[in-house]
Amino acid sequence: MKNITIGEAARKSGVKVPTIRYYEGIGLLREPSRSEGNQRSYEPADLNRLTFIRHARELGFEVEAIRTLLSLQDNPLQPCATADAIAKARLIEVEQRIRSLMALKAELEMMVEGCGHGRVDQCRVIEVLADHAQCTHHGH
Amino acid sequence: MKNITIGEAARKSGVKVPTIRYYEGIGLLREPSRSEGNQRSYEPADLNRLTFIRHARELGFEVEAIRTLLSLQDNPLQPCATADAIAKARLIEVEQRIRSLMALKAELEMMVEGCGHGRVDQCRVIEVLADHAQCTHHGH
DNA sequence: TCTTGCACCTCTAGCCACTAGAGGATGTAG
DNA sequence: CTACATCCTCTAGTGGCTAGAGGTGCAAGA
Repeated sequence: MKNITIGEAARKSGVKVPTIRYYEGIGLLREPSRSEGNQRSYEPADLNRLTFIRHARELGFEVEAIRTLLSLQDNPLQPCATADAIAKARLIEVEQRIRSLMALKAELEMMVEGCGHGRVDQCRVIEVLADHAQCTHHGH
Repeated sequence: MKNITIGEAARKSGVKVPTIRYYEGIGLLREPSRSEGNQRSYEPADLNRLTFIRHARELGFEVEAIRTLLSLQDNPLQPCATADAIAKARLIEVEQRIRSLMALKAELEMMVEGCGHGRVDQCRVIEVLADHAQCTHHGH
């Protein structure tokens, strides 16, 4: 067997050791077999699953979404509409977040550029925060 | 006096009632005076402070940063370098976040476009997640 | 064989910024 | 005087981990 320890699994997957145990605890990862000394022993399939999870987390999918995606991966003959819907929903979220952050960026730039490095009572940063009416972005 | 209840303060500031109490608990907002029946009674200055906080939170400043910004606002004769630094740091964070989200967006678009709405075993969404090597964005 | 020292184990508690809910008091309109 | 919204305090929960205490397992060097 080429089973590996949790530390090795962490190194190879890029998921930290306590996080792996956490994923096991919430049922994202199956309980691995144990060595005689009660230490977790992972198979290559577990490593793939961990890498899948890490990648999905990096893409910002929530754990519940990942749970669904993993169960789809386990049943490859099902239609992929659900996976598609999850990815599309995430895409829309990301697009909205980008738009919102662009507005924040514009407002922050205005604050920072307007700051003459004088005293607080003339500071554009504080001023804009105190008086919302001054900000160009009225969406919020 | 034109003091107002917590509910009115919530309506006027856009900060929810429990959140106002939370801000008081962590010391962002001073403890207001109380009515005979022990109910909080806010002055206009408190409302300004609440609005300041809300606006800063919307811009993504952390509570600790807001604490500093508020103390600067309370001491208007100080130099505003600290306020400027906080805003600049937040701007850099926002810019990084935008860049990262753009990369995610590209990857998600690739996944979604590649999905032929067939079965999971041919699904690009699952495939890309399972095999990180397939993704164009190798930064993560 | 012994010891050193790292990696592993379980368990609990903490992080951030709230949010929810229980269980009770107050304030106001009809 | 009653109904009902709003207020009060307190505790616990959210998500996705992370940190630390206190103990065990294991491989390599003396």
